[in-house]
Amino acid sequence: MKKLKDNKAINISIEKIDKVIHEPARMKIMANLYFVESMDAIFLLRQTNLTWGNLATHTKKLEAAGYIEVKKEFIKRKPHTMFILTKEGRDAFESYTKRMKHVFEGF
Amino acid sequence: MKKLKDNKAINISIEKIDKVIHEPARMKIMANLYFVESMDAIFLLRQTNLTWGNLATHTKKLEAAGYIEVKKEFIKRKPHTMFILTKEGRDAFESYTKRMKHVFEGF
DNA sequence: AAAAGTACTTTTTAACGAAAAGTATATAGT
DNA sequence: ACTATATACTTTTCGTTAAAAAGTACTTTT
Repeated sequence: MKKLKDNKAINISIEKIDKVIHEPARMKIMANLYFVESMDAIFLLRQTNLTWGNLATHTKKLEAAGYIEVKKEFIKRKPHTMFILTKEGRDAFESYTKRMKHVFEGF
Repeated sequence: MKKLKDNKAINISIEKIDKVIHEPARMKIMANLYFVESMDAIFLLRQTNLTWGNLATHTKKLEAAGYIEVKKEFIKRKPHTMFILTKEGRDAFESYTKRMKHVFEGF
């Protein structure tokens, strides 16, 4: 067992953990968009294994937070939804992962 | 920006993330107990900056999951609560941190 | 003896996530 | 032509949860 003084993680303040990204489903969405920048709903659905209902609500939350932009259009007379990572989203995701990396360094 | 194929985190299955530990308040409790093995309520309260109400409910949840043991006794006529990390708790925390480290490696 | 403090637990409230149900349009079969 | 199935979603429902507030029991202080 490690000694208490070695531990950095204990003093991480939970207030600073972005709960919008912390939820695994949304983390997955954000991680995908972080790498690809924009994706349509079908691709994201396959990547995340979420249900349509969950994808809709989680992306709505990310949109409300200003982390993604949702663009709806018709392609060949069919609805088509595009998710685009915003600058704020990119920044938020980066500070989240940075923080998490730091938290788990101690273990 | 990194390329999609480099990304390992995207394919982490969210189902395997232990939600009991994932909640920041409980993660903090678990992290503390992981290093010190057992603590009383007052010490844990100070370490975590939680309210008494939150500490009580979160520890109850950890107890229900079998991750900690809660021992109540009287010391000098006053109630005294001790939290002890169980073997399951230690194992669960270790696999959680291992998983998280792996997830955030890609970023 | 009353007030204030300690160490909590329980209740309430509001938000959340997951699943189910619903919607609108398109295409395919009969 | 028309019914059925499929696609691409959104909205609603429901159970769970976290956070805050309120409550409890006892003790110490004034």
